[in-house]
Amino acid sequence: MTSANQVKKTGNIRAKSQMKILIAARTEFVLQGYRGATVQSIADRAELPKANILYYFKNKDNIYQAVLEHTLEMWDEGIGDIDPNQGPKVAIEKIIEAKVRMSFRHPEASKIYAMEIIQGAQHLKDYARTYQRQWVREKAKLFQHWIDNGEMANVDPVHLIFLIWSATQHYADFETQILTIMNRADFEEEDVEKVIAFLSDIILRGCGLI
Amino acid sequence: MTSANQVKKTGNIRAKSQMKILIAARTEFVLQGYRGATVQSIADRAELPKANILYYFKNKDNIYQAVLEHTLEMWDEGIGDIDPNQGPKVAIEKIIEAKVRMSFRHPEASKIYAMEIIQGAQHLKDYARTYQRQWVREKAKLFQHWIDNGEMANVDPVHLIFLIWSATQHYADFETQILTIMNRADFEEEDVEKVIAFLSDIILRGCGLI
DNA sequence: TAAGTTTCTGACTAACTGGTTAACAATTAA
DNA sequence: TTAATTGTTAACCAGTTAGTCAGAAACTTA
Repeated sequence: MTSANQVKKTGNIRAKSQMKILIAARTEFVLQGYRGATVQSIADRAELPKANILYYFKNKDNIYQAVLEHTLEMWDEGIGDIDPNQGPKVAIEKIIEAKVRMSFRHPEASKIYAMEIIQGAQHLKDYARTYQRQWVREKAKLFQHWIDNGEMANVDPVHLIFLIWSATQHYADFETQILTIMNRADFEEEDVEKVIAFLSDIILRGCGLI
Repeated sequence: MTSANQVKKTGNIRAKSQMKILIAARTEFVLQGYRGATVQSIADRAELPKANILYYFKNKDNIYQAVLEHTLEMWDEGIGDIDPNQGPKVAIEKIIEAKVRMSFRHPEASKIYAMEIIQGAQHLKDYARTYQRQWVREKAKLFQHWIDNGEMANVDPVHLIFLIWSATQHYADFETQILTIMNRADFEEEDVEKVIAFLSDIILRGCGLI
């Protein structure tokens, strides 16, 4: 009975192994899909025997569930929140910057999330229905307030959020395509800054904020 | 020896069965992924015995390949081309409209394409490297020309194309999420028009064209 | 040290999967 | 009609996969 708040040596080895497995599993799930990622392939990538994987997670579905949760936690932490007092320009800039940095730093997190949604979001219907819908409503309300105050152009706030999400996540999810088209092997730090500048520029101007 | 340009009754039954299989397969591949979609599940959806599926396509990989090709053909037809003489405003409007309509009409096509790219585009590396890179270069050149002529704001043309792609495809790939957030069961015709208007408006203004 | 607990692992199995085959049915062509 | 081609299908098989299990090893605690 290793409860969550007990921190013992045994707890550490458990947590460490689980994290190692989660990271290996995430990569496998992204590369091969849920069914294509076998427990054996996850084990190989984590450099552990297969039976060990199933000692820490009772089955494959459990691993996937844990990977998803781990991804969502990371996501929420990375985005932070908006200060209503800072006005629309800074708010949009901050969201764009945070999301672009996340996309370039953790493309796999974005990818596994994207695949889950594309396939119908069977494992996180609740997440979208409760937490995410709430988040969008709050932010949309804020934008609407700024619009009513004449602080930005009259654009649909919900679709504006979709636009920011799609444009920023694109660099993670479609990195293969983007790199190929740009004839590059990898992204560099200056690409990140360029994308932030580009998207901020065009979206802010699109919202009448420049 | 049923050659492609021969149109016989036997050719018709073949083409009909193959199309039925392709449509069933596309849905299965989207819902379950490549590995998760079994030949049996495709057969069930197509309402044909499994052996019949493997009579028309010699193996599973072949089916997937055919689904991808069918998708890309549809895509290319749907986008059409830009007339360089029409100026940046009409050009961007037309691309946005075409892509948004495609996304709402054929979300599965967009989804299967997205999944393929996310997973590393193993089956269409060549497509991106040749055809798509060419397309982007051509269009980027056109935009750059308009920028140099002072006909639109100085935004990076390649990233502009990425922005348009991501923003429009988002409505197909993430339809589940979007519907949930908007608390809707399905999209309606007026949603399509609203998205076209929204994206045109914000992106055109972002490009200094309004 | 001894007992108890956690970690580790090879070997096994039941279920499933892609693909084959062989026989049969329907259609077409001569 | 007859022969050939095309379409249809059940039954089968070899390989793979998730998950089990029993026992060994390592570590913790008293």
